[in-house]
Amino acid sequence: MTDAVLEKNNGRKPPLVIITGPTAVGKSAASVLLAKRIGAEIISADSMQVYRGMDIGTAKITPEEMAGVRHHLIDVLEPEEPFDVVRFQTLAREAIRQIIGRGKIPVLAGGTGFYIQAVLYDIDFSEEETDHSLRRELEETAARIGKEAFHDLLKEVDPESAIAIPAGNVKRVVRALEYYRKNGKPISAHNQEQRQKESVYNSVYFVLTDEREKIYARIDQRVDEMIRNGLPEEVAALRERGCTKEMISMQGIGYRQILDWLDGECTLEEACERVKKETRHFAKRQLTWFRREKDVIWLEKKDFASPDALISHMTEILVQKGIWVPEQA
RNA sequence: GGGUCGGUAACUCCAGCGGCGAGGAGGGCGGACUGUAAAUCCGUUACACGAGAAACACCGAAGGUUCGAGUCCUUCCCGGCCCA
Repeated sequence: MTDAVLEKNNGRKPPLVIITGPTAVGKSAASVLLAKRIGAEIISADSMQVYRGMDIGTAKITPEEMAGVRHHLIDVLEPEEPFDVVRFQTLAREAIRQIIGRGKIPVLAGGTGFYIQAVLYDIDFSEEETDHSLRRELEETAARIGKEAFHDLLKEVDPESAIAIPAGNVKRVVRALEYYRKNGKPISAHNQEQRQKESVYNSVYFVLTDEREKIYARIDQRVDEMIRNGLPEEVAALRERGCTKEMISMQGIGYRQILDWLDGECTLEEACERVKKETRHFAKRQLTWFRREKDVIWLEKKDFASPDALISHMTEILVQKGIWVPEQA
């Protein structure tokens, strides 16, 4: 896909605008405003908004809010289906190709940093599809022999990863072992290679943020609204149609906790408090992720008097970068 | 006024048989992350002192018992509940 895109751009790197930030800062609104200004289409970089029927809990953008801007990768899967970075990367690449083919600028907007990274750096996840049987087998082994012993298995084949991944993090130990079994080489070496990569795009990486207290206050308020606006009903419907906690979609914050309530494991108030708390933790993890990313442009909400001022500032940067040329009046 | 239960490292809640320079959980803060990422995991959380057979601080406060007290006793202060 890169080749085709390069051709369209006369050999120059294709443009890509990224808008991200912690949950509830106002990414969606900003991305729509920017998209309208520069004639862009939006690709959602969100691991949960891909699922149909999960609208309230994911704070999914509504058709009205899209304001005529075309959005991609929203409502493309059923909640029963698994989803992961590789699938996202494939779909996002295709969307980018199409958008550029239409002569528009792709805007990758959403809060899943890992997904953004996979697209921006065109990370190679190589090999075949997920081998669920191997993964399950490894998970069972871990459960049987214990975290420490399981971690020792990794130490034998990939000592470097064993140092980097704590024994407690079984999920990542599983993946490291899985990689080794499949490819015969340590994942640490592979990651090392991938880390050297340069972005394949002429990109701008915006991180919209705000003061911590404001973000937290907004989260609390938004969760209350979700409950009022029917999140319990939304989750109940998903549960009725057979969704269980084991599904990736049900790992979403708001869904797990309400599911617990529906199963009688806690009160609605407790579930609600946990949703708020875990969303705050999530926001903090997102910020940690973005701080680590190279070449990001931080946009502090308090530095802008209005949404319009923010968008103008962003477009200025796009012009400087040669991503967007304002039309002559 | 009487009774009763409680006041713990300092943001919150709680553990703590007379050997505690006091533990846990939550929250907060920081970090990791390359096929589950809204996942998963790690660290840290009073001030001062300072690595020494050596001390300041230390469980509401003050006394007492004891070789030794967060732990037992007395009084006081504060809070909850019950009775008047």
